[in-house]
Amino acid sequence: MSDIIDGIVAKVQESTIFRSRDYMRPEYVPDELPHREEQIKALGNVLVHAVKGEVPNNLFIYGLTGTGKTAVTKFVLSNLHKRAPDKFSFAYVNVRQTDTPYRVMADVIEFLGGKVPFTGLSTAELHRRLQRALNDARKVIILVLDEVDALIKRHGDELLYRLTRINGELSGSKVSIVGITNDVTFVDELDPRVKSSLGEVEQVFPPYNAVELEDILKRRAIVAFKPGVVNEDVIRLCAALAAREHGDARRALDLLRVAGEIAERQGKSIVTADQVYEARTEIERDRMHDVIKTLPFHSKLVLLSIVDGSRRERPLTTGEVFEIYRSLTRKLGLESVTQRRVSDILNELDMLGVITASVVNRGRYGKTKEIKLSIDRRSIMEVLNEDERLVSIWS
DNA sequence: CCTCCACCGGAACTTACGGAGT
DNA sequence: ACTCCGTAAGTTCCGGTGGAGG
Repeated sequence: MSDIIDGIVAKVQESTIFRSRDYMRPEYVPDELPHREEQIKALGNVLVHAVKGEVPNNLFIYGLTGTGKTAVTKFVLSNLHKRAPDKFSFAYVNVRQTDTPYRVMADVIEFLGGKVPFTGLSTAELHRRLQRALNDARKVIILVLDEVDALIKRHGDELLYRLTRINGELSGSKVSIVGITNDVTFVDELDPRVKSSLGEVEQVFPPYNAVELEDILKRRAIVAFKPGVVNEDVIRLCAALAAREHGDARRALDLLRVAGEIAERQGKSIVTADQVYEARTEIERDRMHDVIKTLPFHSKLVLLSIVDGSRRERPLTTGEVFEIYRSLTRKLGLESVTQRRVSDILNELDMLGVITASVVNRGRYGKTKEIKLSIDRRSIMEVLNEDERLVSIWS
């Protein structure tokens, strides 16, 4: 039995493709960040003050996804921290994953070594504990809030406002905030007081161009892949594909890594353009698979309704989707949600890229959404069939 | 030019739940 | 034992709206 495992382990160890796959993973922060020298310098200039135990200005960082915002911030902070570990510390919170004020505060407290229940406390109580934890740290604390826009959109800027003012309530420590966002327009929605205090210094991260992406990939490929496995053309292709999507470096790295994995599975010894193209579709397919699989039950039902209804070539309307959805729930003997809710679910599915919904005015025939699937019907059904609650419909 | 359809979408409220504090 | 809290999902209520057809 264990010889099967032995075989698998051996296969991994004698990979013909990768020297060390870790260098290609998105969380990996390299020792050098090419083409971001200017940004490193700018962030460094602002944040150095922490090394002397002074509070740096609050900082605001804009840039599209995969332009190195997170990597540069972490890079600068951890390097500064190495120089003066006792003068300051920093907490990094990704606000997309922990997208409520409660969780954000909880995360920061945990970062400072405190313990806090998953739920149950009032936000006021949590705020008090946060203050205490910060105060007890007795140093400068830099708070990195990655993707703050997600928090503000859902819960307003109250937390941000309180955080920017928290220094007034602390005696032992000083806090400075680094806000990162990839939505440039969101700043306008902020309370002017928050805006002015958070935006003491601003830094823009422009997208990488194809040449820069190519250089980044090349440097990574050298350490991640075995010699001769990827050639320049393959790298150039990955760079070009990613450059087309607003110069997203993470995307470029993913493409190359997955292409490598595909080549490995196919038992090839080199990566070619074919694998890069396959990687592109595989990445998209995996993303969709996860998205659909983790959908709430009624969202799945709505999606199923759309799949069913889109059999006739002609975009569906909200009302039609709702009708089909109703008949499905009746067949299953379940309660159905309201049309209002279905309307929201449709918006959610649109955001996730599963469908395209556009509002149309049909004059006398009202205003509605026209709904179309944006991905293949079969692949949706494959995922939906994994949910056993839906099985009884096919009869 | 006005009407009125078939929804859109904001906002406040409800319910069930897991958990804390006292 | 009892009260209070935040979250997630959903409901109720309701004002808004672009343009085809009269």
